[in-house]
Amino acid sequence: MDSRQQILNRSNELKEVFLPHLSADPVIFGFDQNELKVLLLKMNYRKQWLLPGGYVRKDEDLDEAVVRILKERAGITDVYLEEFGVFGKKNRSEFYFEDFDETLFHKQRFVTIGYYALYNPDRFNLIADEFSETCEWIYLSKLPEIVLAMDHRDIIEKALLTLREKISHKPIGYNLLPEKFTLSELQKLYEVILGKELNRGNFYRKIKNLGILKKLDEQRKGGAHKAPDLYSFDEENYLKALENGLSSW
Amino acid sequence: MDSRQQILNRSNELKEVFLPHLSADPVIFGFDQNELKVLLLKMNYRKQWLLPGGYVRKDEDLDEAVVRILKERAGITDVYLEEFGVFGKKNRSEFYFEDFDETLFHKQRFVTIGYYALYNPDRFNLIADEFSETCEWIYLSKLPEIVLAMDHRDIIEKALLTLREKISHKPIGYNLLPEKFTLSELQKLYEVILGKELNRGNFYRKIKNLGILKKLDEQRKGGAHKAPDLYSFDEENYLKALENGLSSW
DNA sequence: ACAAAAGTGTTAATAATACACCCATGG
DNA sequence: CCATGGGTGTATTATTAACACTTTTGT
Repeated sequence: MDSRQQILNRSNELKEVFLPHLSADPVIFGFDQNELKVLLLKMNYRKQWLLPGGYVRKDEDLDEAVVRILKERAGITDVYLEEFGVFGKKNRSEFYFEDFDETLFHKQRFVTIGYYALYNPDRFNLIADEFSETCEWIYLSKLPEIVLAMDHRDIIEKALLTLREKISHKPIGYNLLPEKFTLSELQKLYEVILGKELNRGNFYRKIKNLGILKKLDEQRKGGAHKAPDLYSFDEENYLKALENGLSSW
Repeated sequence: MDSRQQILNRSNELKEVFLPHLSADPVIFGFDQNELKVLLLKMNYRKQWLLPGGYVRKDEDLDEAVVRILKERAGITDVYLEEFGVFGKKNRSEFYFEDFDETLFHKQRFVTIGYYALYNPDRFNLIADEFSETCEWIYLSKLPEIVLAMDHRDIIEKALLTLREKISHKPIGYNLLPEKFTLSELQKLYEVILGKELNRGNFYRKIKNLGILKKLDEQRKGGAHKAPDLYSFDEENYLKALENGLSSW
């Protein structure tokens, strides 16, 4: 079955189950190789990259929809999610399905709600769903090279801006780093998100004083130099810090 | 024509013109009597208070819709507007139109986009539209006494929280104060939004150093005491400060 | 005269920033 | 030995906060 036929078949089913005109697009950030990356799908149809978005069932809350979409399209669960913007230009998806007729579910006008999510890529294997050719992490530095569908580039940019503002007030990292990590990995994450270098000594003291880290009895072996200590987040204090907010960075 | 019949008549017209399932609700803040207030309508139907929300035309951007809604329902134009949240619980409006049948446009499930707006109440006369009995500014302190429809109380609360966070990073007041105002009026506004008292001397220096005020060659006459100087915002610097953000308050 | 307003000085506490040094250790 | 990491000291600068005093001026 070609991708065009596949989409046509799905359309009527979608009309039954989902609200028209409304979609949700999660921007899922990961951290790897000292760089931020975003989870994107390449649809069979059109070969453009897309956020792993989806629609809202008539019988579910919007919140529930995003969680479900994330699970269905990327196999992701238990993730920190936050709404960061609404994208409602009337022609934002005008051209994408232009070679279908107006009755296609997908071709409606959609207002989409943007959510950002932080996720540690180590924790799952990427499996593209039936409509997608691949599901891949794309480094932010590679984004300019790929073709993103509709306004998804704008959505990603706004998500990144929101993430940057967020990290100045709330701790981040719980979902972006592996369970065990070193201090310099954490620092790199902050530097990459904030887009500037931080002083190591000051970072060390500040993060320590937050009390959100637990020092483990292990080191990361195998490097060329002294084995760095491993840390993990102290869940309880981390959540407390999320509520109260931090001083600025 | 009673209010029930009025709603029924409107329903089919609405289905033609507007997107289903999607609405926008502006929370319009005003400042008066040293207190914040919110613009609300009391619908003829049901006599509950509502935000002056509306629907999104099939042929307009979401942004345009909010501007139009504000104008149609409250006669407000040229206002600072910002999206602050999406409210999408599946049953959020379940009971409001319960004595109509399912074909009524209004009775659909709606996901609503919340916007907050700041507006100087001096600048217009309130005129309730044809569906509303009254259109009034309600002081925040009076909110607990009135009956708000659906989840509109939650929406207002979230708007207020967002406003409070915003004022710590961006200047506010341009649209909330009359064109000419005194420093103590501005300070009162900040105090009311932040919910705490500020030191006068420090406030004076800080606001001066921001350079967003122009001191006018006038005083406010007529008070019982020394006539306070009048200020207005320096539009250019005000906008600059909006972009760059401030230090915290 | 009084009370509100404008403007300034001062100080203490705290936070942010930048550097520099020490030690430890794996290879 | 040396590069990296861990840990600490310290000086500088800004920012916030609290308070107090002066001067101005409308009624």
